[in-house]
Amino acid sequence: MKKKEHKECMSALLPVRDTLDVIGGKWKLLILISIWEGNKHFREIERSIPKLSTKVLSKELKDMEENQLITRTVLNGFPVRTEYAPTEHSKTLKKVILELYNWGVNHRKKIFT
Amino acid sequence: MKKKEHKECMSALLPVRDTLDVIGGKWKLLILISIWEGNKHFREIERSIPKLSTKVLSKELKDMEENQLITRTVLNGFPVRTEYAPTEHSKTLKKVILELYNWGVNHRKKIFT
DNA sequence: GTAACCAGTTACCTGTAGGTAATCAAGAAT
DNA sequence: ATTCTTGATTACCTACAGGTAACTGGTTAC
Repeated sequence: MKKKEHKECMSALLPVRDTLDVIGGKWKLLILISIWEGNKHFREIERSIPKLSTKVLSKELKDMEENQLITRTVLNGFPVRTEYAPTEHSKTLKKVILELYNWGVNHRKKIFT
Repeated sequence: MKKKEHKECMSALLPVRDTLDVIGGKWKLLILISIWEGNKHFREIERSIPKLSTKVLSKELKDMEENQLITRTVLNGFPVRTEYAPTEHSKTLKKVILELYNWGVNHRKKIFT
């Protein structure tokens, strides 16, 4: 798990921040969804998300592997292929994302009275 | 509502991003909780959150007012006092935050096997 | 009169997420 | 042979969130 200087008081917020770290950022959700949708290979994922660069994808995939949202398997064969697959743990995020979605939809209604 | 260049495909994620914008960032949740706990005045909120600067607090309060999470009332009297109060809308966030918390707690269990 | 309180604003600086582009190795295709 | 693919890594750069600190303007207390 990434250490992000969580030294504040309000330690009850630490798990909230952890979750926000896992799904926050510009690309993490897009990448996760791409993999959920069945994209398995590096270039495949990259191509499925316009404007995503290899550098960022590479970094995010490492993060997501550390966070046990995906598994990375190098297939011994030529050409070397790497397979990314979503974990069961990652799927528990769907409920959270749905909550965020529902609140967002309702929020838009509020804001644009 | 803040426009943050949400030009991507995957428009179903837009409401999710909206929500993340509203509760993301280093201070937003802390400030919201402080106000939920009953802190009403600028300096009161500022003092309740160590290391929070007036500049950042000022900016975040404006954001939160725009997002209808709080109301700002200037009391006509001397010294001028400003009162910040949480809206009902803000309270609908509690469920979302609870989901984030629960997932975060479970995530920690997973990661520190 | 000066020190401290309120509610901020302004100018300047820093750290980091993310963007751009080149490069690597190794095999396949033309 | 030289270009294309796959899966990345590296160096460099930029934009913006957030940090630091000084300052404003009005009020009250010592």
